[in-house]
Amino acid sequence: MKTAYEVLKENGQISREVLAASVYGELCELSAEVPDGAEVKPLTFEDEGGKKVFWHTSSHVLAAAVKRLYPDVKLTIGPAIGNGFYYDFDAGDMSFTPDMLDKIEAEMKKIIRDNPREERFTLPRDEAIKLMEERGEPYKILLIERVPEGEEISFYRQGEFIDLCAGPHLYSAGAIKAFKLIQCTGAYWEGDSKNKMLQRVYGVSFPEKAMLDEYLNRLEEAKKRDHRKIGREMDLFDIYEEGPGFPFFFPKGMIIRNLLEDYWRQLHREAGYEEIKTPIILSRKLWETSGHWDHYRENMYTTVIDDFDFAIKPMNCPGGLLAYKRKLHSYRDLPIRCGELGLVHRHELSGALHGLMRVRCFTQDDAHIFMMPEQIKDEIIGVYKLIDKVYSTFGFKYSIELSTRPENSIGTDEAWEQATNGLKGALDELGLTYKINEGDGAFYGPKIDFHLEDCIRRTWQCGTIQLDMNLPELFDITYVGADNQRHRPVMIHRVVFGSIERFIAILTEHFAGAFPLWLAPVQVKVLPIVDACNEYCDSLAAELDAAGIRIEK
RNA sequence: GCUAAUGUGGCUCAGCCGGUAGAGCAGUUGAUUCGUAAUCAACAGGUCGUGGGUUCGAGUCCCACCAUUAGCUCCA
Repeated sequence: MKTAYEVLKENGQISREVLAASVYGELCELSAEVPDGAEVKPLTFEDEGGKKVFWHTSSHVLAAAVKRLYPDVKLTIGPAIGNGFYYDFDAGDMSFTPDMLDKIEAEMKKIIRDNPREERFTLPRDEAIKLMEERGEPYKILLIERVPEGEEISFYRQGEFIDLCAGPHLYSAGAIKAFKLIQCTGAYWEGDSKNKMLQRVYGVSFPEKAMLDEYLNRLEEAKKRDHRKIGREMDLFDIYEEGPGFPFFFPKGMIIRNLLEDYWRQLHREAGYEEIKTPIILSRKLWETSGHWDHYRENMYTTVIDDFDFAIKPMNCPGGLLAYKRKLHSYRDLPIRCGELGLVHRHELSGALHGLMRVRCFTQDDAHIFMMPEQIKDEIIGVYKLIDKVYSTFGFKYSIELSTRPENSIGTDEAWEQATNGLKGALDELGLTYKINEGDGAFYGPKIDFHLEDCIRRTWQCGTIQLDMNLPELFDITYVGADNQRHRPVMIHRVVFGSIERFIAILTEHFAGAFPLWLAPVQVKVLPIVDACNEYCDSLAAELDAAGIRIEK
């Protein structure tokens, strides 16, 4: 057996840039032994796998530095992520603060200067646990206990530092030529808010100093197109202390907003939608029927009117269902596509608020489609095409996720299975790639989510298509079939923009405030150079204004 | 909600070890009409997030609350 390094060397594929290898598509380190004749590919920082290994080793350097400075801190996990790495520590009652990062960075530099090897070794379960007991790492013991029977339990030694880790890693830490600890923050153990909050340190690292500079530069540039900043500067919208999470839209922001709505209405008219408007406040009884009172209560604002409980709607669907029920429907009328630009209010946690991206009141470009079961696939395909058309119009890239039944949900297993398969079937027929999010669906049905990227590559959920076989049941809605009998329709909830507010935020960042002409609040600005031009400029402005051009003088 | 940081005129920020606020831009007025982001001058604008406390005295120190920012959780 040869190591990956030896194979690559024989093939003349080794250079200083090579960080790791891929063997039959599996990520492995250069020192790993590979089967004879195996196909070995070199990985550099340009490859996803190379980055991952690079950042993973960086996280070990971070952890080693923290252990040197704060020996009582307990190790948990420290993976590579999309743009860097982090390591979570249990620091007891101590909280990491930004000024500690400088000290940790300095210690990391020392470690990297020593260029320690990343040495892999494996241990049987009992010895592995013993080692971690000796080193006082209770979280690692927990992790060891979870390693399935028969699987190797591997460790990496880096100087005096030893960590339970599946790897792979760089040959040695000296390859890390530039790094920066970005921030420290709290993060829950296992990502569960019921668990203890750990101390997380985020960092990035690169094989060249210039790459770090470029990265930091990009972050600075991204800050400049933050929609909160541009929104204030361009006088589009803002949020005040008096209304946390409740945004104000100013005249120029309203121009964009109204144009988006005009565009939306036109598109939906063409796609066979009709439009309604349902009340913002509705009786508690309605929310009890829909299940929201039981499943969504903490997020709802409530009020009392004439001694009766009411709630401000967090979703439009119950109103939409009442509207459907106002009369008898024939199978000939289906599908009914009923849109509503509905203003909803949700009590989001204060720490979750984020400009227009995450607010406590927003307008969903909602629509409910009522149909016969055999129409499901075509309708979903139709909605997908609508969403794709809108996103392409603005030049957005998006990713798709399918979310399945959550724990706290209503409805029968059969209904959920049928609905989930309906969504899956449509996605597969469209030949789309998507990620499955187990247990992430709405409480009344599974959903397909569309995620758009913002300027610093955070993704935001915008469009969603949710198939619902539960609310039609709870509201006992029907249609009259060809057999003259009552049947239960199936319902789709869907949004394209998602929320007008969030969509405007993403547009603002996407275009850095330079909106396409048709959306620009000011399309033409008339600037007189000298007073002699004033009169002409006035008449020119009047002419443009009369032609429906949005001008400013 | 949790962890950390921040909160000074419309905006961006300065204000050292506590002695009672400063700049640039924006605004107003006047002058300038000069070729590609802000010419000159004057004026106006702040109970320093809120409420307590320490002190002879607090923007500066302490406490509580509110809001914001980053991340976690959650989500359109």
